[in-house]
Amino acid sequence: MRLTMYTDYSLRVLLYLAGRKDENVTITEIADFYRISRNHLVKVVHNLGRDGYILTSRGRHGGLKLARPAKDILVGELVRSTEPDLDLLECFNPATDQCVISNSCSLKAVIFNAQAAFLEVLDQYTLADMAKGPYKTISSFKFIPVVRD
Amino acid sequence: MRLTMYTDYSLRVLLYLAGRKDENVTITEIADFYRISRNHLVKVVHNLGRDGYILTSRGRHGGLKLARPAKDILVGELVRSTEPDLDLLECFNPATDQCVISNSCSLKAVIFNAQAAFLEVLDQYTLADMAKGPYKTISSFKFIPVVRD
DNA sequence: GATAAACATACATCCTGAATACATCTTAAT
DNA sequence: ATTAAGATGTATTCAGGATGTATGTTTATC
Repeated sequence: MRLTMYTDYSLRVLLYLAGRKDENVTITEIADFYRISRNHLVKVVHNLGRDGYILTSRGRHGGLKLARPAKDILVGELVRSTEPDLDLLECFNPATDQCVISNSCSLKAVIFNAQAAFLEVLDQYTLADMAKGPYKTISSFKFIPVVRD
Repeated sequence: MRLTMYTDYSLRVLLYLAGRKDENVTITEIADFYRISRNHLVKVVHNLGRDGYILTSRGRHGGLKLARPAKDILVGELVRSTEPDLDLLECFNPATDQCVISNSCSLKAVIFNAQAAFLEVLDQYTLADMAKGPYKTISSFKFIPVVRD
């Protein structure tokens, strides 16, 4: 259970841009700052542009900037759009599901509910929140009721 | 973001055993029932035994049974012990973390909090709950506050 | 309009780890 | 002894993520 580096790098790029309001920043600068593969970042940036998170401009003095205010970008939203596969179990995807009990199995609903909880926590935070600085405390969590038939 | 088949199969094995109280069930029977690789199940079963979830007995009339009552086994507990890697981001593991901003980054705390939410939802359900039959409704979710410095 | 600096895009390759298979043990009932 | 079970270690396959390379295309500037 892990997120891909695509998602990790996507978040870092947006975080970096959020700290440089409206400036054009180059891929090279970001790659140098984080000391990560520029080649990999190129693709990350490409996808962020395609998905409407950033504006890219070519040519001299080109680069990247946020397409939307940082306070309007939810972390959960980004994770949903960058993670290539959110199917925690094979039965999540009807096209590939081969489990013989998936019709009568509670597991799908429960794991799905847990995933929804995961994403909804992420939806409570915006990019602007992230850019402000580190959080200190991890709160405890409450029960989420699920109704039986 | 996905769980391994190890975890999926582990849950299915326990689910199967929960439906056959105290009987000895063979690996072959379970593999045939789910139509999955017996070879793979062998290892799943081995780990479940090592981790104290099931009792195994060799020889004729050998097989598996639950080591504890189904109502005492939490889904979250099992997922924690079967998933080989719960490091959603590279910075979760200090030994491998190479992120240059991990000290001052909010992301770790937020994603960690989301993961805690995920696991805590799973901890609300026991194997016995799962064995009863399918759940119907997925409820909505509530905000989890995180405190800033 | 030439040049340089940027992103766009298509492939190609490497590498890890999950999934699976196989072979050989050990144990226990008959 | 024989047989039916799990125990265990090793090997192989395979998908997909991570990364690299090469060549476009665009745009500011001189």
